Order: sequence, then structure tokens, then C-alpha cells
Amino acid sequence: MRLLIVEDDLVIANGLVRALGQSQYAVDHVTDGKQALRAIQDDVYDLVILDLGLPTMDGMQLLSHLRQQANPIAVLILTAREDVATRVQALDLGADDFLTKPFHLEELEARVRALIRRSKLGNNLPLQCGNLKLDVANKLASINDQPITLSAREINLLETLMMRMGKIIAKEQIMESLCNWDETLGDNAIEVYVHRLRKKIEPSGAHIRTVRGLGYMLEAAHNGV
Amino acid sequence: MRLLIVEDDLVIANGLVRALGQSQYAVDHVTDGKQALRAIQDDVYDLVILDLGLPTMDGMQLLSHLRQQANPIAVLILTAREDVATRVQALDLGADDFLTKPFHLEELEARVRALIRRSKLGNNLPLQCGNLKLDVANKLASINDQPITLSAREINLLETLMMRMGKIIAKEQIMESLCNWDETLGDNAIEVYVHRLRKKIEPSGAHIRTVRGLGYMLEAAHNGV
DNA sequence: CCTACCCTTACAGCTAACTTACGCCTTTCT
DNA sequence: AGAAAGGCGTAAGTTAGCTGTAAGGGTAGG
Repeated sequence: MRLLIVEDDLVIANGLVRALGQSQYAVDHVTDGKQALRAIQDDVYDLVILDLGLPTMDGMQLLSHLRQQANPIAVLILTAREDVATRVQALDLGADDFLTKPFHLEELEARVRALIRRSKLGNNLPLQCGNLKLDVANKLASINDQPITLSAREINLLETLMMRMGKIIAKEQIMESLCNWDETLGDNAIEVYVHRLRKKIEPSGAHIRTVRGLGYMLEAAHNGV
Repeated sequence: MRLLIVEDDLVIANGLVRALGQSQYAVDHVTDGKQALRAIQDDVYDLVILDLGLPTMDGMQLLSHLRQQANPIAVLILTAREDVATRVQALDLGADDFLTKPFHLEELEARVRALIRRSKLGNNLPLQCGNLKLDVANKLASINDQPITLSAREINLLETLMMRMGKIIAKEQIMESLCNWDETLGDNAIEVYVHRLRKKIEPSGAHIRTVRGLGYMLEAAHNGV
């Protein structure tokens, strides 16, 4: 899962980047609306965390602009102002959630989880493919309800694949989903992850199909379970 | 386990904080409804002890507000008023228990234990993992019914792990469960607790698994029970 | 048959977690 | 009250295993 933080206060921004990074999100950070707009158009994000008070283009304008373009990306608004009018305006413009500073990281993280879940799944049930289940909140994968041990990278990869089960995902998309701008991985890193993950989920009836030249696709095994 | 006390009478509040603190709960205290709401949204509590007569937002309003948000946190109501109407209203609003002042600390502590047990476990069975048992009420751990000596920190850690057995618990979550606002622990304090606890429960068939980068998980040993 | 593209294995660096030791503080016993 | 004991948290050094790269072999498509 990949997040964009739009926040000009560097103290807050750094805290968010660190905390959400520790929660296994890939996190990018920009400091004003124009950079944010460019980032959203250039890359695929699952969620934008947006401060309202920004230079060059304020958060309301950015949000309004996105929705006029019919961009459905989930947006969580941060603001120091507590008045009802602001809140109503933001929600009317299409914000998905609203949090007033000062806030605690735990609550932010909970809301982030909820938003991603809502936007991707519409529910909080564990993801399932064949006998393979993934409990996203607890970062716990299991086959026939027997927990299996996956590393952090492997869990993130599996989550990415399961979120778009049955659809082809390009290696670049996987790369973007796992890494932020700071990181840069070699050509075949994804191939290695897929290989390791395949070995671990092999007995489950879930299969990672290679689509040569295009990417990978997660599917239930075609032969009987 | 972490509790929030919402009580404007400082004499009572201090008594509760001290008594429950001695019972090894992490206890925070606020004096009105607005502070309480913010605290509940910012931090994770296992139980709220709520006085009905409060400034700025009274206990009923707070409770009603929480339940409208579908917040499932356990709430124990304290009040000086004894009339049935109040009691019925509180329980209809979703209070889990109700205690009339003046009360005895022992009874309060018993109800607190019961509520936490009910909300966390859904039953009254003692916590068990392999041959390791934990009697939450008496803060007593035993292996094959032989009591073992654990320090307060160790018992609290074990309780936290056993309450979510089989699920991954992040170090930050453990930290929150053990500490209130006043405390601040260093980076590797949790690692040291885990190390000490592991040495003591090692012979029991309960195992604390490390999931690198994500947290810890309590499980029964994989070889025969 | 050739060329991308992918699979597989092996290895080395690095960071998170483990382990030990020490000093402070609280509790308890005399 | 003074002393002894043990719990508690920090710091420092060590270990372990995840991660990413590289290298070599295989395969599908042209």
C-alpha cells in the first residue's frame, strides 16, 4: 500500500512518514499542492493524507481539483481548525475522513487502515484465495487456518496481489506498491520475492501466474482445489 | 491492560488511580467528557470508568456519542444517583456495567476484571496456552498447575500476549498496553521483557514467536502439546 | 536458433532483535 | 532508620535472518 503525505510542517510530516513507514506502508511526502497534484498524476497511490493549510495551492483547492477530474482516490484531511464549517466543506468536496490536529498517531493509523480497507474491499473480511487467507489487520497469512510465516516483504507482496486478485499486475506496479522514492531496487528483486512467496504458498491452492512481458496474476488453482 | 477514568471529583479519582494502578493496570485520568472523548479517540483503552455528573459533556452524552460511532469499548458507569430510570437509560445507551457511589474498591476491581474478561475473551475461562495458565484475577501464572514467579511487568506482558494469542502484536501496541501517559520507555525495553518472560515460560509449551519487523506472537509449541 | 525475459540459487551486507551487565529505585526485613 | 534484595530500564556488544544483488540456466516467442 502506498500513501502520499501532503504537509508543509516538517515536524509533523517526518513523524507521519516514520510511523506509517513502520506500519509497512510505502510513504511519500510533498510539501505543497502543486507537487501533490503532480505526484498523484504520475504515480498510483492508495491514499492521500492532506493538510489544509498549504503554500501555492491549499488543500481544499487540491481536493476540489481532484474530484472535478473524477479522481476517486481516498483522501484523509488534516487540519488545525476545528470549526464545523470547514469540516462540512471538506466532506462536501469529497474528503473521505477528517482529523483535527493535534492527533495521536494511533488514531491516524486506525483511520488509514479503515480507509484503505473501505476503498479497496468494501469490508474488513480477510482476503481469501483457495485455501490461502490473509488477515490484513494482523499481518497474518494462513493455509487451511494453519498460520504460515512470511517476512514483511512477502506479506506486503501477497497483500498487493490479493487486493487485485485475478488481474494482471505489472512489475512496476508491484515495485511502486512496495517502495517509496528513497528506495531503489534492482531489476529482478520482484522476481526473487515472487519466487520466495510461491514456495511458501504453493500448498494452498493459490497460484501466482506469470504473464510474460506484462506481470503477475494471483489466481486459485484451476485443477480441483 | 489500560484504563481511562473520567471523574471530576479529585478525591475519588485519585483513589481510583492509585488503587487500580496497584492492581497493575495502566491508568489515565481526565476530568470531563471532552477530554475523555479525545483520549478515547487518541489512545487504545480496554475499559472506561465513567462518572455521570461531569462538566462540559456529561457521562450520558459521552456514552451516547461513543455508541453512535459504533465504538465497542467497555464502559463502567459510576454515579451517586440510585434511581432505576438512570440505570436503565445508561444500560440502554450501551453501558456494560453500573456501580452506585459509595462503593467498595474491591467490588469495583472485581467488576473491572469481569468486564475486561468479558470484552476480551467472551467467556470466563482462564487463559491457557499449552501447559501455561494465567489467572488474571489473581495475577498468577502456572505451568502444570505449579505456580511460577513473574514480576509485575512480566505478568502484564503475558496477559497482553495471551489476550491475543495467535495474532501478531506490534511492539508499539505492547508499549501502549503497558504504559500510561506518564511513562516513557526506551527502544529495547520490550525486547528485554520478552527475553525475561521467555526464559520463565520456556518449559511450558508456550512459545513467543518473533516476527521480524512486525512484532511478537504467542503460540502453543508446534510439536506435541 | 536467437533473444528477451524469467527462474533459481547463492552470497554478503545490514538492521532488527537477542543477550548480558550495570546502576537506580522501590520494597522489605531487621 | 538502615541495610539488603530484587525488580526495572538503559546501554552496549553480539547474533541471526531478512533483503537485495549477482550470476547462470531455462523457456517461450519470434
